[in-house]
Parts: sequence; structure tokens; C-alpha cells
Amino acid sequence: MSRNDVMTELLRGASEVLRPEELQQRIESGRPLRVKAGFDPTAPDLHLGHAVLLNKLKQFQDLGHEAIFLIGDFTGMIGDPTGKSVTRKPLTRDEVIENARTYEEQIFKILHPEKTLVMFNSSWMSAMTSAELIQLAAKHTVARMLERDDFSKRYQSGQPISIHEFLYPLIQGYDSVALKADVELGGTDQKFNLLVGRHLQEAFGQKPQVVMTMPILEGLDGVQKMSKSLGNYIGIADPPDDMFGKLMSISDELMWRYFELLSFRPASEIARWRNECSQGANPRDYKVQLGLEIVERFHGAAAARKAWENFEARFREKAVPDDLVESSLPTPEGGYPIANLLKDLDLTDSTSQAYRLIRQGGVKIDGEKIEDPKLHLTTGASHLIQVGKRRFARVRLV
RNA sequence: GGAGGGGUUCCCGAGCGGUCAAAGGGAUCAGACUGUAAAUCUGACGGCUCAGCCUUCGAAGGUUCGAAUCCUUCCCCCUCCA
Repeated sequence: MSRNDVMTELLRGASEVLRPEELQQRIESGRPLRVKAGFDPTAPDLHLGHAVLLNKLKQFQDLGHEAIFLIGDFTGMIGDPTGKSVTRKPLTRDEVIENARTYEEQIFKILHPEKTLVMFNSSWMSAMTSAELIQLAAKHTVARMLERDDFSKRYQSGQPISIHEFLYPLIQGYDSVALKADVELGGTDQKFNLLVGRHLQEAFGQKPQVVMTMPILEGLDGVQKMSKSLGNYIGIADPPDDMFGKLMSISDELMWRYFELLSFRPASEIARWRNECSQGANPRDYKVQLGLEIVERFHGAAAARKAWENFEARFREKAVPDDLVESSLPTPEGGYPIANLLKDLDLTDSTSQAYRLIRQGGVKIDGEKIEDPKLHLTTGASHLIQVGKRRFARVRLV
């Protein structure tokens, strides 16, 4: 690959690079660069939003650079205020450690294990003295902190900002100093924090890191960013069927965004498909391609094909999943009230919800829609119970 | 330290003595339709032994036949002044 090709590949998909010429210089120096990406251990389930960033990190790895996967276990106890309209509650030490562990299990679905350095920022932050921390804090001003969009919005709208939240960007920036990072990757919403890193590296006599921001992937709702706490995410550890199903559930419009940010297909091919679609081709068929590509990446081709078949069977032919496990429940005297059964099988959250669903015609037993919310099931029989289109259970009453 | 404003159901946000399980929007779920768990439309959206009952409106007390709405104390947040 020529030098120009390398740069083109590295810049592909990035939202912004500060500054490209510095990146080029460092690449041309020929030494392996230290490329840092920090993760807050509040959300132990990595999702496709993280994958956008991890893919870029992997790209650096493939080009022979050193990927530093930084787990912000220390900063995790602060809680990143980025994009939050309210103060986050801090995690306990135990929660942070537990979450960090599950991160490590997941990142190697994307990154090369042997080329990845996993670090914890507690390893230098815990050792920092109060005096050193104050000196660090002295390197930035309140006015500059308030430049950050979410801080200024919160300040103006009367939302609280705690002092410790100001420390978050400082510590994240200091991580770059401690790691002597050449490049730091982050979402576009991280731009401010990443720039603090540049500022601090300079203050500590280092060459400021190159900052590369990646676009934020929207969640399943297509509006808010994909995040665990909003529940609109596709986890990279999700089982194939879930992953495929969730991908099929995104809107036709959002599908193109996913193609753009997640697919490894050539941009020209995606553009052609999009065009075909606007000419009247069925968007569903392209969505299937997206689903197959993504599921295959995390679970392999066979699993992807199987997930597709299951999806077709369940939703096109309205079949019942074939991997249902039958559970047994003891029947109370006088029969099992259907509402309680639904709740006990975790098909509904409460009996009240079960009553509502029955009244709305959303509950089927052995394929028959039931009308009577007070139905009692008698002992001895085995039943297939279905709530809505997606929730199934097979139960034997004993 | 002083003055004022505010804490409502998953989220935002109305209500300001009874007609309030609490408007409206979002999210979610169900039904219809379909090209799919897209889009659109309709409905539901605290719990329970469910046509009835029980528990919610920062917390605890109090006034009242009756309180999310009034009073007291406490906790938390914001703004302005110092």
C-alpha cells in the first residue's frame, strides 16, 4: 500500500482528524504509533456503536501500530458527564472491576488480542497525590471547561454540575500524557475531552496527540445514540438471532446509516444499492444483506445464515422457534390462572399487564387466541404460550 | 449569609382541595396492515385474588368528609445578591 493509500484508508469513515498533517508525519516516521481509545466501564455490554470505533482501532493494528484499549476504571468512578443532562451516579469499586472484566471478553471479537495493550487508568491515577491532582487542575480554566457544549447547556438551563465532573476531562486528558499517546480515537461527542488531552500533553512537554473522531451510531430508535442505558443497542455479544432480528427492526432510513458506519463493503456498492432501492427495489432485501454481514462478522457465516432462516421462519411463515425448552410448573388448586402463568413464565412483567394483553388479543395458547382473562389452565397438559409475535414459552403443568 | 423558584407515574412535562392512577409528548408493548420486529393507523401503558380492591405525585407528620394540590418539619436542586 502506498503512503497515500494508507492515509486514505485511515481517514475513511472518520468524522474529523486533528490534524491530518501531523498524522501523516507520524505515520511516515515509520515507528509504530501508540493509538489510544478510552472506554468508560459503566456499560459492560459492548455494542455496535463501540464497534465503529474498534474497527478503526483494528485498522491501525493491521497497519502495524499499537492499540491501547484503555479502561477508565478510575474515571468510571466519576462517571463521564459527556452528553448527559444530569449528573451521573458514581460506580462503586466492585462494579467498575466487574464491568471491566466483561469488556476484555468482548473486545477481542474485533481486535487482535496479541497486538492489543489493555490498560487501566487507575494504575497511574490511584498513585497520584492530591497535590499533583491540584496541579493538574491548575492547567485548565473554568471558562474553558464551560465552553463544552453539554456543560454550558446544563449551566444555562439550571441543571447541576458538580465539581468532580470537571475533573473527568482533565483525567482523560492526563491519560494521554501518562500513555504518551500518538493518536486518540473517540466519538464525535468526545471531541472536547480529546482536545484537553492535546492541551495537557503540551503542558507536560509532549507532542500533542492526533485526535480522530468517529461518527456516533444511532441506536435502534434512529434518534438517540446507541447506548446500553437507553436500551436501543445491538450488543456485539448478542446471540445471532437477536442480532439479526434487531438489525431487521431498524427503519429503512436508518439502514443506510448502518451500512455507512458498519459495513466493510465498498462505498460504491452501498451507493448502488441505495439507488436501486429508491428505484423501487425492496429495502427488506438489502436489510437482510446488512444483517448477514454483521452477524457473520461476530458469529461466522453458518450462524448468520441460520439466523436469517430462523427470522424468515418466524416472521414470514409465523412459525414457532424450534429451540424452546419446556418448563414445568406446579398447578395450584383449582387450576392455573392464565394471568399468573404469563407472569410466572416471565412473558409479562405483571399480572396487570397480562390482563391488558389478553384483552388486546395478544395472547395465544396452542395457537388459539384467548379471550377470557380469567381462564384457568388445568393440570397435566403441556401448552405452547405466545405473547405478541416474539415471546414464546412451552410449559407443562404438573 | 440573604431573597426567590423548584422536586409529579420509565423520560420530558401539565395539574395546584373533590370529576386524578393524574393532560400532552417521547419511549415501550399489543392489534390491524405490510415488504420485516420498516412505515402508517388504532389501542394499552402502577399493582392485585381485575367489571372490584390496594398503593403512587422528594420524605415524615398535620388540617379536612376528602390532599399531587393547604400547613409544619426535614432532605435535595436551581437562580440572583453577598
